[in-house]
Amino acid sequence: MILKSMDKLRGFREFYPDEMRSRRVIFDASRKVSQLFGYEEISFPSVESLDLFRMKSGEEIVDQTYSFRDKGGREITLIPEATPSVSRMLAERKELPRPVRWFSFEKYWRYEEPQAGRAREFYQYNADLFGPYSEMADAEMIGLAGAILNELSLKGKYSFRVSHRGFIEKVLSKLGVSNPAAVLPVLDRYHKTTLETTVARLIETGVPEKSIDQLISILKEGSKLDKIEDLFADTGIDLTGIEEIGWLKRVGKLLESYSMKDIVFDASVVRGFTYYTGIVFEAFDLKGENRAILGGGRYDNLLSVISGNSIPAVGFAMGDVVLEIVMKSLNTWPEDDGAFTVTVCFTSGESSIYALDICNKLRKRGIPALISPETRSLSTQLKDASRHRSRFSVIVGDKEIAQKGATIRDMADGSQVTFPVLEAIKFLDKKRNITLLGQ
RNA sequence: GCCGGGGUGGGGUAGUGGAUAUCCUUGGGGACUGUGGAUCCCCGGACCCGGGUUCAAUUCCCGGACCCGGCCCCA
Repeated sequence: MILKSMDKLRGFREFYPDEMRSRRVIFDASRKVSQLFGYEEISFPSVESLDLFRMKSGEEIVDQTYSFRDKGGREITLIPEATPSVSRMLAERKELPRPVRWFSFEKYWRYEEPQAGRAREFYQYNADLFGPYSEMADAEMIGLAGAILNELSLKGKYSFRVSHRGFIEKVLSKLGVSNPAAVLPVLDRYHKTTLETTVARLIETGVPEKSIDQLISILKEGSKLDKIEDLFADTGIDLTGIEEIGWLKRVGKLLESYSMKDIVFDASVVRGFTYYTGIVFEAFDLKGENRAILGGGRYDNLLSVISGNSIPAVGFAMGDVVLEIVMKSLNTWPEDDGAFTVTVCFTSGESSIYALDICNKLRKRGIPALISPETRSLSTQLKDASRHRSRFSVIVGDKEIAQKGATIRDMADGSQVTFPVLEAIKFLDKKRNITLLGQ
């Protein structure tokens, strides 16, 4: 019985070796693709001054962070997201040649009620591109996100939904809204609430009644990114002077080169962060059963808030919690059997040194090798080898010592061959390489 | 912060207002002193916590924490 005080905290997870192996596959896939795109990995503190997050959000965020006072009375918090930290890192190194391409895979914390797709501590992949203010940059970021999902065996199983903060705000202005920022959260909730509620809240937030139908029809339909004008044509909303529409169409065009064709314009994609200024995007599983797998956008003003130095930026983040749910539901969550290992078994206390010597030779050769730390029956050692899923066992005893050899047992079929020690090691090395290539 | 549901060994379960709490599995050991996965044997391990009702609570009632899901919020 475990003491109550030893229970892990609510909303926190722990990962045993098999679970950690699966997660490692996710990390590695993300790293691999990031590097293909020229992104370099960074890391930063897990604890920061609460002010770093107040700067861009507001006081209500305090309730949603793991924040507290340290022994010096400072208000600090476990970081809930990457962007402020990454932005500061960039601001601190003004000499860095741009564009700067960075990614990270860190832990984050949010003090919320745990539920499906949400934990209080989670891993989140984050990528940012600093410097360029261009459609190419936006497309690269979405393209990178898509390439990572593809690498995770999700190709054809997700959809991207895109919107644009500046665009939406201008459209809202055309519709007679005086404070577009107040309307954004209502758009965000469109798919999660009833039409009546949405209409009521739109009126509440200052959308003129005569414009409600136009706005709803845009929210309802959505469109392919290149057909976005058609969507508005039916509504009678005049798009002249809104240059962002060209931007969105060009991003859509560029994404074709990334083999991403069916990008959807969706006015309900808002993203909660207030710092987004341009394009915003999210990726969902095709059934739309889950929260967004990833999300991001352009934030051109955040750097000037932090450093006083204006640098355009676009980025996105992908948490491991929703990703795991989506991948498991699509049977693409990696379930491997672990690494190739060899267990060295010995038949007596006298042969243990001989066995240990072989074990260490294997390790020097780069072959993961285990040996029983206790003198136990061969039967038990083989049982352990089997349970630890060793692909081969090496068995040594008086017979092998006499001929300076080692017996190799294939754990899959029980076949055995005795080689001279060096030959045995070479044999296992070859088998290991075949296994590695087979993966 | 709010709402709904849930709880018996590590996992899965049976059962009960009263006696040594059932079974499977997992774990440890052995039968098997040079051969794993089978079989058999032995061992370890549980009624979430607190209060109430009662002669007696794992069982009924209340509260709390926790787990699952939803709301709020979502950075």
